[in-house]
Amino acid sequence: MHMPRKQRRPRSKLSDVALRAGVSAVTVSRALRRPEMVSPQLRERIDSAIKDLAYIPNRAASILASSRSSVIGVVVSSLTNGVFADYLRALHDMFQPAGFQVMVLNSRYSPLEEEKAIVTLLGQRPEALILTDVDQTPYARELLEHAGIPIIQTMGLTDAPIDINIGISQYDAGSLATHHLIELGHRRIGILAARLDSRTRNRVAGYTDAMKQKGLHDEALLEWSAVPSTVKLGGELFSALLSRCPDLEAVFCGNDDLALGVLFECARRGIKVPEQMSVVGFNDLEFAASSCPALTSIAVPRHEMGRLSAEIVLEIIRGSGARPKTSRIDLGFKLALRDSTRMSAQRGLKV
Amino acid sequence: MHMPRKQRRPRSKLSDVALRAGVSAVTVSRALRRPEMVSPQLRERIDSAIKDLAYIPNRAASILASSRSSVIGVVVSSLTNGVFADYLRALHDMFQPAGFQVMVLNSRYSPLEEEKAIVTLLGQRPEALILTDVDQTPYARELLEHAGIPIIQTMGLTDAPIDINIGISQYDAGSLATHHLIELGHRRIGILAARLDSRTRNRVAGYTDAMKQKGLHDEALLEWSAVPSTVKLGGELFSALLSRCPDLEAVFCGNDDLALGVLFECARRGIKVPEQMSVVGFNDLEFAASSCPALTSIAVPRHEMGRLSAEIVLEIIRGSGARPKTSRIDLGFKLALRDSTRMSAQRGLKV
DNA sequence: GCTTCAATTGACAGCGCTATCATCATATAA
DNA sequence: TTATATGATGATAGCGCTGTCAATTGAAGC
Repeated sequence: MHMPRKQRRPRSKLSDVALRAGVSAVTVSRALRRPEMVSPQLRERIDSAIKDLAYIPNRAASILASSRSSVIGVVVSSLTNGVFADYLRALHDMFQPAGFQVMVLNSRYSPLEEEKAIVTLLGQRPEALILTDVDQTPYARELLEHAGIPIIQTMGLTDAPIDINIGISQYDAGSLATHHLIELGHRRIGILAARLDSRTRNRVAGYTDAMKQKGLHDEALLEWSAVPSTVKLGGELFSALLSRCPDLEAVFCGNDDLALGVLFECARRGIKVPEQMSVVGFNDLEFAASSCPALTSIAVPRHEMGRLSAEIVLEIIRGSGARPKTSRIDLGFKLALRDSTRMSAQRGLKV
Repeated sequence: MHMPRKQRRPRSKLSDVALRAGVSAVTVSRALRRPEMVSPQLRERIDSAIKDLAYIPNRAASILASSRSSVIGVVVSSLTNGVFADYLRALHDMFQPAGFQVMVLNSRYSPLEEEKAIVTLLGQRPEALILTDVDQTPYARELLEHAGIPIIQTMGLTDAPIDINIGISQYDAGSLATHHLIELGHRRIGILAARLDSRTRNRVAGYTDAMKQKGLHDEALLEWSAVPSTVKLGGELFSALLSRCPDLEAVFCGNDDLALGVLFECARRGIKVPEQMSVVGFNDLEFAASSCPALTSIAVPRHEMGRLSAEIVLEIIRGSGARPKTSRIDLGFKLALRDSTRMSAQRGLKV
């Protein structure tokens, strides 16, 4: 037998509503799921019984009985990062109206926490799973392959997607940012990175290869930290880099928060941006366009990424498994050219 | 009968694992929930069967059978706002280790969306519900009162908490910020606000009353917008305010994002902060301390708020309903005094 | 009048798991 | 040796809901 847990009053259930409305439980269920199948007057009676009893259906029972959860599981690497907030908004905007509930867990950039999150989400029997990363643990990968639901890996690109991969080449983006600075005539171009997750590593690799290609590579120009990225950290990393490389002409920042920290640190030190220092951010967050000077950044189509992820998932779930032709979709990115970068011609920073 | 939905392979269940391990289903369940009650060798056999079958327990079935979900429902007003991100982090840090799963829904500052979110969460039969607001719709309030679980309302304070209320007086905070500026000798003190939700309204009320009290009130000094707050909006509101009140000496911003926009707009216009313009933010987000100039702001104990919310919830759930003496806890706030505000003595801004 | 059909409503089983109690070994005490 | 305690495992009965199909009703068709 089941021992009811101490509670003021046991929550009312379907049969309670049915009793009060003078119908059978099935009819109440139907009035809730497909109202058009129940006569109007009955529907009304049932609705008022529901209100009277403050009835709320038990999701667990419903999921168990119907084996459909209407849950879309999402694992994001961070909740603090503006990129993910925007991406999540796009997902919500697509899934909510379609009757799906988006369930978000945070992996904090840790593959192990991601694995735990995946297990938790799979336990909910979601209709689809969306991951904001492409590098899963082997066990997570195996679980996902057996899950029998659409799996979307986003943000980055991978050659071996589990199911569907929608993203951009972080490597190419890092490369583009670096080439932009090189083309401006800069030679001593530093890079700032926080928390070397796979995406950041790829950006750094793009930078490194671009520098090597032009014979400009110097290990001293890389400054990074294991700590999560903050505006404060941006200033600190920049200071450290500058004291090691006083001839620094430009910095490529792993994200816009770090870049903002650099802008402030420059202001504090009286270093003029872009006259004495070019600064490039990454992600093109909202503030990048309205900072002073406005920040040159890599614009990532995170909204489109979210929209497309949702669209594809919905198509697979509803349409009888009509999958996109390619399982790897490259959405590309743009350089948002603003005032924080400039030709090195008229420069004159000497420590 | 139940028609299994098309799926590559039906997900394996408890009985499959039991079969493979040569034990009964109950034993497998036990090995999962209370491993110490199962002999080591059996546990091992079961574990390997679980791995082999990539078995993941069905949460819905578990919740239904045990009537405990281990879910803590949280409704936040925004995911983009740094305050909530920090608050959520504190909640996660407390609940995760205790074996609870935090489920977050976003109300986007809309009471109606909040109501929907509350219904959705109550459907999960959560162990507790945490709301980052104090003004619920009447229907939501009724549902919550009948829910029979701990309900925490946070961020703001209310005289009629549903259950437990942990927050700060937004009114007093607005008042403090304003008095700070008045004490610095400023008389033409503007206020910028985005999206007048209940919290912001209270802050504005605190400002208004403080100004009236000193005979400084002027409606022209309030600039607001219904649009969500962004850095860009901060600059725009400031510009609008300045063109209406060219004699403006100081601004109190509804939050730090707006304040950041003001700092940038000032830089763009060559207005020196704090020499020609004092700026106060709200929330004391991470960047406030490292901006240039560093931003004076109202420091809200959002981490402590999260920690305490979780602590109280856990105590009620575990300890047999030992509720705190008071149902309304005022955590207070501080003025984080930095470089963006200064005595008006040496001022000299003339348009 | 009687069949035929659609529109409503109801009966029943079962989704996958866990709480409870019974059962069965094994160890300890008498 | 037998009684008793202890620990490990199994049998059973639901948790609250929905899929299926049967039953009922009234209207339409012959």
